[in-house]
Amino acid sequence: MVVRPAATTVVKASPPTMSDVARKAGVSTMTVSRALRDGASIASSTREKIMRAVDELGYVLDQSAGSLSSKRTGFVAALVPSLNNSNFADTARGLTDALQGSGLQVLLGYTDYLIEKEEELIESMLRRRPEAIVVTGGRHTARGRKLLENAGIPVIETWDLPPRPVRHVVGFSNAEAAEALVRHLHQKGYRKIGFIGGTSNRDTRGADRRLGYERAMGALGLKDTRIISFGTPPISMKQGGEALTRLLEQWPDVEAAICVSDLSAFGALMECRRRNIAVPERIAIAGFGDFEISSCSYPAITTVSVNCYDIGRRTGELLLRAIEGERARKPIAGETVITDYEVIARESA
Amino acid sequence: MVVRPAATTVVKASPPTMSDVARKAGVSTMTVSRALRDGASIASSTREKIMRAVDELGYVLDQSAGSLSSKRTGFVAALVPSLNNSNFADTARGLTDALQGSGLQVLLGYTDYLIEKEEELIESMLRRRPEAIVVTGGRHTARGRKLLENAGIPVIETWDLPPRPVRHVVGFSNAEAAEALVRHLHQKGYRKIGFIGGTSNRDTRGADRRLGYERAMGALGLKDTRIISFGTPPISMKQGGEALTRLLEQWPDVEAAICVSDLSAFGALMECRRRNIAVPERIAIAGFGDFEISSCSYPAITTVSVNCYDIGRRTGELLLRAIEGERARKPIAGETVITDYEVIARESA
DNA sequence: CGGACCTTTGTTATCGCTAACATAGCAGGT
DNA sequence: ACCTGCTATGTTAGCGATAACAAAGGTCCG
Repeated sequence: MVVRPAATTVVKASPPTMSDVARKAGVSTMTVSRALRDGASIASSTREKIMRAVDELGYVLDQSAGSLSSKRTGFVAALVPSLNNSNFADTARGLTDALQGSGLQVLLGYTDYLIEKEEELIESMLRRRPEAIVVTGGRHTARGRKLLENAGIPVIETWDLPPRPVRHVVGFSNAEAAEALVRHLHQKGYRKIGFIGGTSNRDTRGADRRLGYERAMGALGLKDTRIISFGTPPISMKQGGEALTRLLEQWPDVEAAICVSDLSAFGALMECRRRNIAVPERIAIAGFGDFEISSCSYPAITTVSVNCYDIGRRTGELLLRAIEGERARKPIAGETVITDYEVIARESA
Repeated sequence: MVVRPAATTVVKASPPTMSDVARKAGVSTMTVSRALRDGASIASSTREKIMRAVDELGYVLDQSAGSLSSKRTGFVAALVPSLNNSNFADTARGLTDALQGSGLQVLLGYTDYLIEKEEELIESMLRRRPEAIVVTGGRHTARGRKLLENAGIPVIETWDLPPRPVRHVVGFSNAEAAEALVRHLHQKGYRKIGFIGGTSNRDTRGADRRLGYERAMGALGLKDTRIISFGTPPISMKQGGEALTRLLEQWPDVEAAICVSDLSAFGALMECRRRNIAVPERIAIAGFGDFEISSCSYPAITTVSVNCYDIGRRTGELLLRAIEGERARKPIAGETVITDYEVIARESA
């Protein structure tokens, strides 16, 4: 066994801790802790001394230790169906932006449009003790819902207007938005309007849009609905193209197609170009979501803009207030923020 | 002061802890801890008893406390330039998928293509004590690089082949991939080939692709390079369209345009359709990244497929081995995994 | 010049869990 | 009956930070 001289630098395997910094700077750990946060009362000379020690040691604060003690993890959990080619990436971005500078960090999870996977994720997220949790949609498994209700933290459901919200909501009615789109087409003179969407109800928002389509058609006295269900949600561009082919085969008289998303609308549009079907003369095409592709494609695609980024941003703002309320032990009341949507008429319909 | 009867249920403000479960099940906290992990030796009758107590109390394990004690946070930090409309969303997805079932969770951060923001994020991520960190690209600020080097955890740089890697690498040479694309166009008979990209070097991979374009042109004896730099990276569809207009104005004789990404290529293509410029007869267009849009648009866009998802998946696999190595105190040697790319010839070039 | 009051720093006691070791109980071989 | 070796559980001591309180030293005022 080697005898080590007392006050000498010893090789440390593990990264430096706050005590190491404190010893080096000749202060207590509490003073180091204060120096590393702002707002604490500390002499500037002491702070400088500590910062020097921090730099020399390459010390990095260990938040997991800090949050155990302070009971603030600085996490916010957010569950989205997917981030690939989807509106939710914009929402996640808006949420992240809104939380900039608040010291909160977003923990993202993908549910793949499955509420069973959502349930699993809710549980694993709660183990991280987030200070709030954001979910997409208002449909959950029974146990998922219970977990949310008992989590003891603010819960925000987004992208929908659930009939019985867990607590807070930031969203809009997908059904109403689809209705508005149907009315727009009707106003433009289209009567034989079809709908293209995925096969299952896995994508709740897609199902709501189809519902809105059916409702609006009924309200306008157009009782012949023409619905093509094709592909597992989220329905891709390519699937949108195939669905259009089927729509035309099944109802050759169809005058317009509403697609569950802009991506499938784009696929449908390209299929038309490929087959030399004039859009909107022979068939009009409309999408949903106002993806960049819709404004940029030729012809540009008529769609419903839903302010994805804004949903995220406003979720973040609500969440900050809600967390503030929890911290001050004055929980805020459940709020429902309804975001705008807007039919954007372009060349395709 | 109210005297509370001893063994009676008392209203608890804070969520139940492991001790509460232990008391209820009549065991020690250690036994509860073991019951909640798999692989530990525990009698099934005891486990059931504990699980019942867990359910009744609605107990959720507190991982932040656990990781302080076990020194395993179960986090992996991943920094990507952006997730919106980008290849990186696929990479993030591949990474997440590869980590499924390993108990590791991805902590995502957006750098906005800025190495200064990356530096900031590296620091805030390290505070969470991730078990590994994944970054995009090989260019970092001096301090960012130092933080990575001293982090004491596996570091993986992706999407590039840095000349002097920090440790592990999973990527490909963007320059070479662009060269391959130039050669493809050359082989098809195109000689007056232009390049469309963003203005700054902010997007390192974009800059590399331009470099590859220049190198390949030189090697083929085509010394007249035609480069349009327009828009802050990442360059959008719309900007791709505008850039194409400029390209045609500045060099009316241009025969083909290579775009820094498929998104700008698509914008360029749509601009052509809008202006009735035949693609590829009058001008050929090629992109980069093999986004879904390229295979689906009409005409379909010639591009370089770079296996984005695979980069993420293989990063995840390497990372699991690296973390295993750290845990067993046998760090693995630095590895460089070179992923494939492939020129995909379609209709536009 | 003494006390009120502020600023700056230190002390102590957790936070909720798990590693490491200790121990009890039991089976099986001799 | 004794020892070996296993499984199932408990005990003790932290992990690295922060909350809450305590205390030291200075300023200011009547």
